[in-house]
Amino acid sequence: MTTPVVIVLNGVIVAVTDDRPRILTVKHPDDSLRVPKEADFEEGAPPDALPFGPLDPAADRTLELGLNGWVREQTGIELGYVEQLYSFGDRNREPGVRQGGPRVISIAYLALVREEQLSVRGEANWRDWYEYFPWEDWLWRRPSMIDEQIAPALTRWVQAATDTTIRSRRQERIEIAFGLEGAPWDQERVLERYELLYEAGQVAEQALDTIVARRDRQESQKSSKGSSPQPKTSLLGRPMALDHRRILATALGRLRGKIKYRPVVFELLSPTFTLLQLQRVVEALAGVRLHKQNFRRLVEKGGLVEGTGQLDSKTGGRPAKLFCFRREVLRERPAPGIGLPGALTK
Amino acid sequence: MTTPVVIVLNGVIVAVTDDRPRILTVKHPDDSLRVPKEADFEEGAPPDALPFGPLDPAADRTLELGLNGWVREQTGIELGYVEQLYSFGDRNREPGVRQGGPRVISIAYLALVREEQLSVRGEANWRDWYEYFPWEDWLWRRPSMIDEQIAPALTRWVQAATDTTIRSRRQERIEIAFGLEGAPWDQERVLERYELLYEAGQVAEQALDTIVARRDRQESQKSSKGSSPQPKTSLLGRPMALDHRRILATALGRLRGKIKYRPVVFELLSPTFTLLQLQRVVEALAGVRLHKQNFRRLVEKGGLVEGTGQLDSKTGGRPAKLFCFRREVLRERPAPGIGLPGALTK
DNA sequence: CTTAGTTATACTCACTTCTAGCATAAGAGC
DNA sequence: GCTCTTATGCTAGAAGTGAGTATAACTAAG
Repeated sequence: MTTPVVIVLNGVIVAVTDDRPRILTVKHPDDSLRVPKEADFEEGAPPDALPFGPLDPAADRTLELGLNGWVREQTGIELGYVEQLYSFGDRNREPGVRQGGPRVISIAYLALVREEQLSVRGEANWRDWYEYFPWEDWLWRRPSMIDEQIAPALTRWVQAATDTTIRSRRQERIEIAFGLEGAPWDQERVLERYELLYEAGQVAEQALDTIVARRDRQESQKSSKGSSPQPKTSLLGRPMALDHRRILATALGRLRGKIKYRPVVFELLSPTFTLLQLQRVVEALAGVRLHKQNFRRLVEKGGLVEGTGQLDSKTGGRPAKLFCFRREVLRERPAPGIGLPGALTK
Repeated sequence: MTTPVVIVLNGVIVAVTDDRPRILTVKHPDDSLRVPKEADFEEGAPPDALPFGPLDPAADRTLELGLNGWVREQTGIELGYVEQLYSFGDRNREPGVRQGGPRVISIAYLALVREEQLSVRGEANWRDWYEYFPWEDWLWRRPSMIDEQIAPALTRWVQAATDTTIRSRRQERIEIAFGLEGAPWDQERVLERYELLYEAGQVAEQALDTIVARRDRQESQKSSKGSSPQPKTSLLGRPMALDHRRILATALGRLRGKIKYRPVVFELLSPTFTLLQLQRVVEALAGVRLHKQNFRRLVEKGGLVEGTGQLDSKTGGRPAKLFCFRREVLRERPAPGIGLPGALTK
């Protein structure tokens, strides 16, 4: 008996509208993967999922062509910027799948589209990225949830470890990831934060996995990993199907890192824009407010943009100059990105 | 007829010895993939390959465990730091494979090991990374090969395009990737450079692919991609099997980027080291010489290392203080890496 | 035991780049 | 004209970088 392998392509399709980052989601269509009622997890409704499609190993010449193909079919969107994110292949990453079924390897891609393309066909929805990761949204202020719910829960999790080595290891991890005890907040550590919450039993997916694992009872359930599932009310952020929220966290972290050294933001903007529009998009992705004057100096002096000579008078105050991406910067600077000037230091 | 999928795990296993970066290679064992004689490519000898092993979809619980497993079996090496690199899945990435065979998806990993572990079992060899990419080695000086062979060949390739849009696109690409016409050299663009050389027919693998493609004659061969294969003498760098040199280029680029914002170098060093040893390892990876005084200032003031109080008197001159990695820096700084202070500016 | 060679380490100075502001400009609505 | 809003210009001080000079501590040759 040989276990067959199936390749699934997942797309994290990102846009920014109304100064919020959005991702394209679908309702998970496969009934066999529907969340069991007992998970206390959206009461049996099909959860949000990232759009995905199978790789046709015979027809799709490259992985990316395969991705473009079914995205076009399912949503009508023509992907512009696409980059491979990560491949996820743990067994049991799809807890609903019966043992003995095929091994599913999912290769995730990050795609950026412009606001104009926002209309979609079918069952797809644009959702605010931060619904899934409310603790990542520092635009307004440092989310109170961090001190009120996350830190206490993680501290309990640290103390639940009896072995002192494990305990101090956990303590270090939560301090670095969530900027506790005076450590700085690193916007890029999105995945680390999600995984800590998962291990500490603070997200719905973990509760679900635990239930399924218990049902399957494949290995003695004494791993020190998870505490017992929490009641629904305390679980953090909007859940997704399978490991899709993990994929999403990977994407957010990658994107937050990438804007600093490659001019990818412009893939999310129309060809001409005001500096404030540009700033808002960067802020939406980074989840942090920036110092306006420094931002504009950085972008202009860095040669990333050039004025078009036109003005935009729909800004409410003084009309703003319109700019466009300055392609020559690619020749001039090794890593042209947009740092985060004046990001909240605390 | 359904096409089965096979997952292969590739490992780019890196160490630094004698101030040179080394990677672990094997001779490609599969005869069906042996390079055809007509390719004028090492005369039918089995080419170097990255160590690899299949994923057992039934047994290997995670991809990384699968990797660790066969690396241990084949080479006796216990991997420490491991990170996923990229998944390669183009059809025909294995030109020797007959049509109708399984679709091979290869998931590549980057692993760093310390010098102590250098002894290996079996057919494996440690090879200098720059044998495969001689144009990436700027340690001694800017390689003359860039001006003498690469630039002329790429210029011919640019001019071979009749369409002016394609031509200027190609021109921009070669300037950015190879720092021609006054553009700066970006150490991280290793993959871009390899792919340009590939497209321009300057590496043996491309010549081979062209031959195989012609033999298979699956699509009308009018793609503007490759010029005709060059005679062996002009081909650049030591070739590898299949697309392994592409994987290697991905790894080098990733590693060069990563040392700047994560303290991964220390995975390549013994627990205590002198600052010059540290500098030599960074230089070996980055392929650039650094300014010694500034380097030490950066690393010390950056809190990346701390003195152990011991001295190393085997340095030849004045004995050097021994340092070790300072773990607390992870808590203190968001992205603790080692910039490239004083990197050759031209 | 003096001298030359080698490596380590301290310190400096000019210069660029951020940070965090203040100040002014140019529109809209009343 | 006044007020509100957004855009844009400018700057003092802090921090970080680049490229050195100077000095210290050892080894090996004579």
